[in-house]
Amino acid sequence: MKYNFNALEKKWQDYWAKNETFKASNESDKPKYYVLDMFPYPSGAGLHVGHPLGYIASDIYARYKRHKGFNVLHPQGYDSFGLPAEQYAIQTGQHPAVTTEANIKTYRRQLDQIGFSFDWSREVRTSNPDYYKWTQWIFIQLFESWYNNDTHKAEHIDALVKVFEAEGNQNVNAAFDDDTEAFTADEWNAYSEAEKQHILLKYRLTYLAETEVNWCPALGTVLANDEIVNGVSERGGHPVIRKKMTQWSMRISAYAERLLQGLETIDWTDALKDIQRNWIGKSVGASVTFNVVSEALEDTNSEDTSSASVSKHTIDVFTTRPDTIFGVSFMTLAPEHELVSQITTEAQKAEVEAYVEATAKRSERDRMADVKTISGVYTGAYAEHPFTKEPIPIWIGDYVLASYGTGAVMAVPCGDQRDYDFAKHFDIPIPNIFEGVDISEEAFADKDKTIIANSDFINGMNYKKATKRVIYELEQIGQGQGKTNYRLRDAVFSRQRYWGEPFPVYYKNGLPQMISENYLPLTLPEVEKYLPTETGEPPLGNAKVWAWDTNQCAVVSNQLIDNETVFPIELNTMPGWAGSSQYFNRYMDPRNDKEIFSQEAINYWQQVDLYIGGSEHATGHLLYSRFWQKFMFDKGLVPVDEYAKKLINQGMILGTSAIAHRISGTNQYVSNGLKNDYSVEEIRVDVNLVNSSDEVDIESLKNWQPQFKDAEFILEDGKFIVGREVEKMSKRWYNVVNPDEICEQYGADSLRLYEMFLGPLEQYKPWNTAGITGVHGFLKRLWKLYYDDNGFKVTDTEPNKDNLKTLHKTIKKVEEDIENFSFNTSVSTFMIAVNELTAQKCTSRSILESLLILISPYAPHIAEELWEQLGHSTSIATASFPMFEEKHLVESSKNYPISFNGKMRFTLELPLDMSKEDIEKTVLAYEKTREQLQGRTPKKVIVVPGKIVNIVG
RNA sequence: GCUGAAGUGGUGGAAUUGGUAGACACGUUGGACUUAAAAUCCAAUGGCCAUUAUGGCCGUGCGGGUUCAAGUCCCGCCUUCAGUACCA
Repeated sequence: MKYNFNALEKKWQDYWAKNETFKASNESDKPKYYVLDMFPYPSGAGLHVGHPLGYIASDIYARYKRHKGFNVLHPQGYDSFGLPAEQYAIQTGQHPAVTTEANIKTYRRQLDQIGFSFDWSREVRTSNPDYYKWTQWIFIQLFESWYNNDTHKAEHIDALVKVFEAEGNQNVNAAFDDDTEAFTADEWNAYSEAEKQHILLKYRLTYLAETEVNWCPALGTVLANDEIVNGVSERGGHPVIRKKMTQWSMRISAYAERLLQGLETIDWTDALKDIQRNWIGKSVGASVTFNVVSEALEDTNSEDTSSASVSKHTIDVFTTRPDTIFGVSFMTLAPEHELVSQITTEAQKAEVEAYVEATAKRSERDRMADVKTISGVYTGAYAEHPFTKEPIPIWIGDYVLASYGTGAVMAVPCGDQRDYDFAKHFDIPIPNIFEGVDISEEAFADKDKTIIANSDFINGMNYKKATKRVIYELEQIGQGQGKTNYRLRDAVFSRQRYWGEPFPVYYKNGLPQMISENYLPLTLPEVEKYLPTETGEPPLGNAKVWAWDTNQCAVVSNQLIDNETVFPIELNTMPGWAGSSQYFNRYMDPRNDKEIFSQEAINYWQQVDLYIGGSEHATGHLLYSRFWQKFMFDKGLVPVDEYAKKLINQGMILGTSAIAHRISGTNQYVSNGLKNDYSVEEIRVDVNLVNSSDEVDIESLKNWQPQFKDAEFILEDGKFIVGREVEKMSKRWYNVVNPDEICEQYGADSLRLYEMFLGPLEQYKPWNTAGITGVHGFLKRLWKLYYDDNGFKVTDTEPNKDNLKTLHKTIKKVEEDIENFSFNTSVSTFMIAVNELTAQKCTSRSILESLLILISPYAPHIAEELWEQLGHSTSIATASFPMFEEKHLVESSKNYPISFNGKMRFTLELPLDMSKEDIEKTVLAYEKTREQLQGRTPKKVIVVPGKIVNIVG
């Protein structure tokens, strides 16, 4: 009987679906294990061979855990809101829901043919109303919460209102907007409802605020920082500009410290944790307040500055080096700093305004590309040093970023290279406050070697002591305190798109109101077109029925808006990461329409034990979802505040592009070996036209694209050879390999094995279809172990020693490999095992049964088929992983006594199959080596036939 | 610049705590089977030298070091990839 992989794979996929083999129960006597993949965005292009890599790895692990006796949850779903479907809708008028549905069908078919053990009964789609109902619900919970920095958790906004009513906001230690003004209880109680709501917005965990955002004109939407790469949009590569807009934001910055601390408790790769740490960007230092004394200077002589009356303006700066405060010789404000216009003197006004305008025009990208040019301008204003009361000139410069810290710095040119360069360039004095350090060439920034000098009360102190003392003294005069600053910004949550979750929000007198949870989901309305409206409103502005009737508690026509009972609804939708921030918990109880998930379900599954996905989500999904989880934890909805115990980032499978060389200005193509003789340009051709020797079939190339129809080809040795380039697998490089064809030609088991065999899971590696014959051949040889020309040949004979040795060393290796996620080496181990058992002519049932279980996570279809042939009536998925027994391995060596000087000293452990001659040689070799030991007694001697390899001890 | 990861045959990649470097596979070459092809099977395959069998030398990016023993540990470089980028 032949190994007919197409038929048997179909058979078992149908069997698994029909019998719901992989359906997970929310209760079990077995221990639980939750294996999760990052769910895919169902794009129109379908899957290529790179996509399933992580899914295959997680599937192997999930299947392995089932063999090990765990109740495994291994779900899958779709992140089905997103920009491509919307852009397709704009072009074609097709409703995104329709294209998304079609794409999902393709994805499902492609996933099914690979034989994953997903529990499809738990499928979720972020664009389904019964799913995004709960995304909206979490949004409301965030709106109803504020972050208490004293208790370090989110609390209900009503508790904050109670505090305000009793004692105002003076003693509240909350994460809130900096510009919030202080008020007393009496003031609060006297505020109108609208005023109160305005103030509460500054405390809520999701809030509406005018923020400077990254606006992408080409996409007509706002982008989060992580959606911008090198100053252009991640999707499409369009330019991005800064723009002020009223937007919903998420107060993720409140969780900065906990997001940082939480990394210590989870088993994620160091690389990924590092990316998140950098992104959060914690720095410890102090905030210092400088009083501006500009007006006084403008009208009087500079000698009077020390006694001049202090202006009402102050400038707060953040510094990580308070110890260098006596080295301050100027201050620099970001051009966008709000005080710039107020403190600039008449004399400097024109120059400053010109500079501010010039900077505003430069795009982020220009500013980034141009780091070396030093530019700035003097404001004419002075601030006063908090301790020496000396005047300090205030400059503006674009090396100071408005978006970090306070947008202002105290410049210490002797201790910071940027300040140093700025001072040199504008001829500002550079006082030296370091003992025994030469600063004539560059600044001295080595904290650890710092000894402070010329600095009043901190002279002779090191960095640590001086810092502590300066902060203390600043506190004494009320001009500063210790402060920790984070780079992490609040996340903008509004998108001017159609195909996303609607906000459960309507506006009453311009103030946002939540639609009660009882009326969720607020479903996405139909629109005639998916572009922004003529008045520049988001696409939802095109909806005819999109107003909230507070009497009916329902969506009604926006013609009826009367601002008394019928109100406009938010026109923005939520960003892509909204739906993906809660899906992992929803899988635990996905059909629950009463709660986001039941407490029984969440308490049973707790958290994801193993999460596999790409590291490109490090500063996006993987950060935002941790934030939501912590919030949910504060609300008592989830039992743990980190949702993924272990995370593995699978590497990308790259394409191997084929490059034909066209002679410039002609329609002649030259074979790769001859390209240096001409001036050529590189044209990428479809990799499917190229064979394993890089030779192109010219006839199919001519039929592939019209430009090749009449082309001439200059051959070498009668062949046309292309060059190769490894790059990202993408349609535009014509290097996409489709898994459908691989499954058709070699089978899903071959695909699964080969993807693992390609190399370590985490690594980036090129796809090369030619190599798949190796694993495919292995599967055929495996088949032959059970079948020969006469049919099934397994017998009940007792396994011999060699059989057992082969089996047990395979068990040991495969178990270790899976636990360490080195799936590539177990494929090799299988090959060796099958070769050995073939050579041993092993037909023993017990050996072959155990072998099948070992292989089944990797190649489940062939394993099921042979398992059935062995007489089992249930799926191999329920079989127990074979037990490893050491005894089958150790009997391979024997101890030989070694003696010299007539005395027996110790033994040599030698392989059993060593010949007498080799033993003699070995002992002789040992005697020789012994001389090098100079009398020491070795603990262990490592030998190979005829040789002492090494002596340990 | 900073942070992280990695450099091993023609290629993808193996090598427990330092212990036979190159497993396994692709590719290549030769052979068997076949009218032929495909498929399958067998053999060889790091480099150099020697060759009648045995062998010898060199080899894990570069230069040093520790050790009986280094791909692995230590010091100093080089290169590549990824993340980040005037973060005060």
